[in-house]
Amino acid sequence: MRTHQLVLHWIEDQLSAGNLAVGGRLPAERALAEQLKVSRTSVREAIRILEAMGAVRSGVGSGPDAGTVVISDPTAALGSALRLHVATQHLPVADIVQTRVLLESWAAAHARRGAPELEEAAALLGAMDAPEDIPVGEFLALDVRFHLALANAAGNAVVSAMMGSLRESIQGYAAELTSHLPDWGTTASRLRTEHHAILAAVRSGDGARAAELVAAHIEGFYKEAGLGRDNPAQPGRGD
Amino acid sequence: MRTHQLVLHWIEDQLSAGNLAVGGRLPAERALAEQLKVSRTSVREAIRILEAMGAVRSGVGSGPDAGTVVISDPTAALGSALRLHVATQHLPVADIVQTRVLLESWAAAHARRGAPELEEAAALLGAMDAPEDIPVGEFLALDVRFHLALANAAGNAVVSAMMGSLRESIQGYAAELTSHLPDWGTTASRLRTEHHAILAAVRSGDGARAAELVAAHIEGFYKEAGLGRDNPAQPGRGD
DNA sequence: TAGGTCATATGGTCCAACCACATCAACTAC
DNA sequence: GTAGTTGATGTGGTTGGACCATATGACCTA
Repeated sequence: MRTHQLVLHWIEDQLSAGNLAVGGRLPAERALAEQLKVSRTSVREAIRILEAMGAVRSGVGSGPDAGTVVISDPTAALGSALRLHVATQHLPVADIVQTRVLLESWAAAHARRGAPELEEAAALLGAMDAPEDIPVGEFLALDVRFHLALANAAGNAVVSAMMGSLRESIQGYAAELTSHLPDWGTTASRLRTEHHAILAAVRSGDGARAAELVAAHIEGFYKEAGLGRDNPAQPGRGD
Repeated sequence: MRTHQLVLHWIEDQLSAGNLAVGGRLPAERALAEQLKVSRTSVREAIRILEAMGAVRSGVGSGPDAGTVVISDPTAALGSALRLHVATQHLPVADIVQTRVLLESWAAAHARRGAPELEEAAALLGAMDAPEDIPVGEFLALDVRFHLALANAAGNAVVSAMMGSLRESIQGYAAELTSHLPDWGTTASRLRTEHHAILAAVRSGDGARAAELVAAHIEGFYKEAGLGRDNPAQPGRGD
């Protein structure tokens, strides 16, 4: 067993045993190294891995933001991992989109009608509607938050994390796609209308219709933008 | 920007640009450190992160297995990340199971009838049937492979990777659950029957029925074993 | 020709030192 | 007494160098 894995297991055991919880602090690197009888280098390698997985956050200096504290950001971990494997071209973008459709339509179908996240989603739609000449980047940022809020309304943390990571992993790709659109204004207008229809379906408790609308919404965007035009990925069935 | 992130970005850029592909080799740690004008420590931290994400594999010595070569194992990355966050108790096991049901029933519904993976799945069922007193551990290992083969038959790499990682993240949990079963022999027999029914439905092209059977299969197992008995997670709807 | 031996290159580990940063306590000037 | 300055302390961030374990291949030697 390599040394940094020993440290990794020790920390994971502390988490599982409850000796370490979100918000808690790891011992200082030097102290932990001495405690586990390993070098500080190995401790740091383990911490870096945990950091990449969204399990800890490190800060220099003193005070509340300093030291290595336990957090829990599964989306970050999944997102960077997916992005990396998309870069190796072993995860086709079309498969990412297809999976996103699958997860998001499920979430729309199972969103709880009274979920507070739906209020947030409505507010986001309002922000997207108000100014007519909202910048593209800002529109897309609000769009991301709307879709995440919708997913969160289903109350499944794993689905939410996976959805966010899928979105994150192809964020750069999606941004480039928008530049290929023939007429952004028309597209944005259509997206707005579809958003309202989706939210209305969810709020009326018509899960099946909400799922259909979400699937059509996502697939329509990527189809219009030309998914796979200059990418080895083949368009998926998406259903 | 921290030094190891610089290395990380450099490598990711090489992957995206196609200068580095699966099977290719990274420069030696010392050479890469000199090339990027950073310390070997920082290079190693970056490589460790990539290793944890299933993007590279490192080996000592000389020859084909030595050095740092690019691989692509998204399942490893997602699996360890999920396992870690399950340990922090921010991802309820019930949500994991629910998500697995969601993905796996989709895969069953969309499996291609002529997919070669179905032949593999059939062979695995044969192995599970043959000896009457197959050890529990071996049965479960075959079970894992059967479900993965089924998922692969749908042809979506992302769904396959996520399914595998979900399974992996709660492997320890599932293993413990089996020990809570009142009568393993009866359960195993039922699982066998259900497996055959699932595969038959897929092969006959009845995707909807296959999806239903898979959902009932997974939910039934966890329900029988007592999901959430001594866990903060609440049983999910699973549909 | 067969066998052993050494050079070489790889990653794995450790150590010691230094830097950058943020807080807090002690001190000083007013 | 208060306000500002200064230094001590503890944190992660980075570096260079040293040494080890391993695996291969070239080179000797019997």
